[in-house]
Amino acid sequence: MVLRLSTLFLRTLREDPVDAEVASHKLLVRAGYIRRAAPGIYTWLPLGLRVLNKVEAIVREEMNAIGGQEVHFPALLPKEPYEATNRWTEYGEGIFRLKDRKGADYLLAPTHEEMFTLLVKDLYNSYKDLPAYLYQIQNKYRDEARPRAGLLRGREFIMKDSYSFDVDDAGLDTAYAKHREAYLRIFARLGLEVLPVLATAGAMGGSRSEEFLHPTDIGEDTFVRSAGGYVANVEAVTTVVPEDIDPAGLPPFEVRDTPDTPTIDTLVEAANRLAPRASGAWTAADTLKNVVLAALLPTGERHLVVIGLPGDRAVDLKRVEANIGAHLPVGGEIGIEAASEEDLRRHPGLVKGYIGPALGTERAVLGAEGSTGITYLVDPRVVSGTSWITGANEHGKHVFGLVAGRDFGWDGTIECVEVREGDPAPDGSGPLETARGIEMGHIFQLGRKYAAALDLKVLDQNGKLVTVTMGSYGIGVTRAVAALAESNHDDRGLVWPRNVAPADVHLMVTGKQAELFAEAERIAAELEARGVEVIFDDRPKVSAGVKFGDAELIGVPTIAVVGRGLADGVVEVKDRASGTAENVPVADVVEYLVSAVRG
RNA sequence: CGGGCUAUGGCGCAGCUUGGUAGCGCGCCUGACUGGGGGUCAGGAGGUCGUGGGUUCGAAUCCCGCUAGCCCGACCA
Repeated sequence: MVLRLSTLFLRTLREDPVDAEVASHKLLVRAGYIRRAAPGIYTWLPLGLRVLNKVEAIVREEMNAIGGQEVHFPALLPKEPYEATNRWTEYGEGIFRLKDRKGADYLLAPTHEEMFTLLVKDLYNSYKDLPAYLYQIQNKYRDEARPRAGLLRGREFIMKDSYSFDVDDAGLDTAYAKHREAYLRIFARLGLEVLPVLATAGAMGGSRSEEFLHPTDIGEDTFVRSAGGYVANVEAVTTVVPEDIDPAGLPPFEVRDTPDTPTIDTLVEAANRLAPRASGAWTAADTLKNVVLAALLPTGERHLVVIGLPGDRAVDLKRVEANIGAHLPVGGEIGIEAASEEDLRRHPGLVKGYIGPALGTERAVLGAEGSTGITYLVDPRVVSGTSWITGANEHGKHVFGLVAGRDFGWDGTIECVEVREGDPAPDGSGPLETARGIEMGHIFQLGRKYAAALDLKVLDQNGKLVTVTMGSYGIGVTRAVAALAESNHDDRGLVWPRNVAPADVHLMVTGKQAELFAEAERIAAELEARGVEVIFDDRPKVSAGVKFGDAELIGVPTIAVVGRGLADGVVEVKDRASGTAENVPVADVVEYLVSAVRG
């Protein structure tokens, strides 16, 4: 295959597009791989499509290798399956909805769990049919509130999604392990560094979930790792819980006037001024901050949750959302947001800025008159016997020396605090550092959630109906192209790994003599005959500088230059990544390039 | 949804403060020169200045509304 630049549908840009922020987006547009069609929606040009196809081919091969069978669903779907699992509602504004001429509701699929489940239900009904691994490589549509960074977060994107169907948990474990291995092979072949990190299964249920994160500063996901090898998504990190302390001998609590101290900073300042401590200055870590949140239940109800945590820590709403399910057993997804003024008005016992547990009871009650209908959860660091400065439920007053378990109680503990650099890893492997990454893939054990909701059952060996257990496994294919561009570029342009480059060799002619073009034509034809994919810059009136610039921008791994060296019988062969160049005798150049490509 | 910014030819921008009928660079077309790092010269094509209204003799420019986009945050299998 030879792509001639004289006719290739391509226009490279000298300047960065103004709406692009990250390198991959700028370069993919500048080098003529993609064009923006609408916010978060991109058109693939010939070069981009070639890269995309190569990524897809690798994914396909590895999925087939573990017994995956490719299918293809429509992107345009009726709403009914999504109503059965409640996602027609749960997805909210996140999905593109439309109506047909009769007024029936349709959607552009944001994900296909329902359709896969129904397809298996449609065709299979015996344990003998299982396990089954089905996958597709297909467009997904999500009406993201804020698409960003080009291909990295689009509103239309391509995902490889697969689903495993098994009769029992052991089968699911096997399917999960196979997918995990396949994913590691896929990313290795793509030349994309990924870390499998522990993720929360969250409201999806299921016992196990890992994300494959590609570490990069422009990533949208924060994860933590320790020198000892612990890696986890921040939502999944667990706190190292201190030992309980025997409260015997601790002095009783004491209420003090602390005027104008509605924030932790002002409180710490006042505490050191009004009640200095012999053993050292009070710090924010000595205070117990009570943050009021509102949980949005699937029923539409709004339930208040107060979280007590050390004052030097901040609540991470994502972590709350991921872990709240255990404390509010309502089933379904629970949304979490900061409480509104209206929420506080409905609970006058909660005095803003001075909220604390009801004093002197071990029960989990809050506020001046004691709470009703509020769930009080605390950070795991708040163990029995710890002593705190916290709000006294009266404007301008705080209580000092309030001892957990002795003077106040709580409904439960929750992992909810923002993980900080330097916090200990839960497995004792050292202090955590935070890093950013792009989620390239996510695998999880769905269990029976969808099968139950859609009534997917098969007959087992005993002739009994059993609900099938499922796994779900995704790879962001278009996102992989963006991540590859992001991690493989320099200040001159893209530098594709060999396995995904749009071509094997970028052959160019510099000069105008007919012999140069004739020789380059010969080389191009021979390379084609040997199965090498060639981008051939045969443009007759383009200066050498432009050709070099375009070659480096486009980023094919090997660049061959037929030019002034030809008089000495050599062709220059450059390595795009290292920049090293070598003069190869004309007679050997085809063989040289073939082995470089297959190398 | 909150905060900030922007909207002028295919792309990147100036012009707006102080109203007078649109300009620059890149790209594109023609020709000549040049020919290993985005070269030079000459001549061209291409714009209802996001949109609706208002002020004015006259609006890209001033005023009001709307829409869209970008960035940060919230949100997001």
